[in-house]
Amino acid sequence: MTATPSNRTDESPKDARPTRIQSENQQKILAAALTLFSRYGFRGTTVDQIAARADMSKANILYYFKRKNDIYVAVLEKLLENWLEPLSDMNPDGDPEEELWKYIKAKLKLSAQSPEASRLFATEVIQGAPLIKPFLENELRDLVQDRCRVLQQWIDQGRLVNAPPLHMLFLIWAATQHYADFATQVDALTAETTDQVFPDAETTLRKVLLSGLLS
Amino acid sequence: MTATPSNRTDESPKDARPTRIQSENQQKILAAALTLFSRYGFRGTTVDQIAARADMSKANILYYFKRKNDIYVAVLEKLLENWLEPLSDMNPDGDPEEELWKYIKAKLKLSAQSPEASRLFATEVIQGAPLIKPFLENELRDLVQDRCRVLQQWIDQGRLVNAPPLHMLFLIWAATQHYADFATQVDALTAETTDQVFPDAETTLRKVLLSGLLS
DNA sequence: TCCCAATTTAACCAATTGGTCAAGAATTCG
DNA sequence: CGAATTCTTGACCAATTGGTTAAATTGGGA
Repeated sequence: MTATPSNRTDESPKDARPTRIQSENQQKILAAALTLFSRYGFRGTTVDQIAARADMSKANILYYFKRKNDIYVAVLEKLLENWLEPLSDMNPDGDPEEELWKYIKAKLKLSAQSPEASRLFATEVIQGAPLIKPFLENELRDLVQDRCRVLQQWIDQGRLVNAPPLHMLFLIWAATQHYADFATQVDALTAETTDQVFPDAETTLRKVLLSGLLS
Repeated sequence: MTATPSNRTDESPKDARPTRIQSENQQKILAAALTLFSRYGFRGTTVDQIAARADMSKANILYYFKRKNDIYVAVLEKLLENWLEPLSDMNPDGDPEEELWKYIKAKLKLSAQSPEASRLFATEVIQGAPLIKPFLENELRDLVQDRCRVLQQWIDQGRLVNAPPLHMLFLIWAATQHYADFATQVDALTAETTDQVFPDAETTLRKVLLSGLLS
């Protein structure tokens, strides 16, 4: 029994600080894996594909991550960090209209800029969140409850329509993530003016969603 | 070269009218497959799993559907029929508020009653719609364009907020399907009162989404 | 009841794929 | 420079899995 924890399925290189090559390669691997996992799912992605896309040998991939599953977990963990961020930014003392609009725009921007991350998250949740359920039930739950109190306060002040705050968040998430998750469908139905999608989306979210929220 | 089309990858039993056993078993297979595909994706589902769930041998499954892919296609085709239905029901001559509300409620009901179908559709689209892209670009596209004209007319009459009709549809789809697709997340964040979810959802959609649409 | 077609399955096969290993190549650092 | 460490990979293995086949069983109509 060694001092280094070797029983868990952790990353391969010893637990010391990562070398230059290590961080570079892990970067490459995670980037390739995000693209592939989001496109083909966990089972639909092979280690060979990741290797090809990261321009390494399969064996080398497995040198940095002992198991395919570890890669998936690492990708997902990295992704979750960004997920919470915009939500925390909402300022309870600010103007509801302004704060909500800032939040909606931030989420929409995330959809536009990190569609792959959004899609991977969606796939994971759709399939029952086998890996991130603890995250949903703890970190996310706590943060959401906190934010719901802010919304409830605005409701009590009559500055927001009187509806369940949690479901207001659902509505905002659904509306914004739709443009990343269902991009294929959006594209199929928009055809001519693809670069007009996000401006139009923003307009709609402001005129319909935001104004709906403000009662 | 026989008279029966045997070059395509079609269902196994001859193309004549299905026998009792045939339709019963195909039914069982498709039901089992829908559950499994929606939960584990195409690659994540094995023919053996489908066989176990349908209570047949693997070889027997492959007797009814020559290839695993054929099962997937069959499940998806069956699913698409229901998809269009509520959209077609919107009556151009009716009251916008009533028509839209009927549509929203129909979609929400679909989410509540066929979450697996919704999730399978979502997964397929998220992964680039490799199989149903033609459907999206043709049947759906035509129908949607038609419906958008109805919405546009209502806008022109000042009975609806002035925003891109297509994106109004996106918003409605996103909001309603969210409850099926992200059920795991919804549950994780609702905890105590699971049976209150859809009533609350309906309230929110009426107060926020519907009223937002009506300007 | 008898016969032919439909149904069912055990046994197999070949391809894919996650993961191992040992040996070679490159880095790092004293 | 030189040796210890890190990095890289070709070759290989075992398990999984989609699909085949041939033979047995069942079902239904004449």
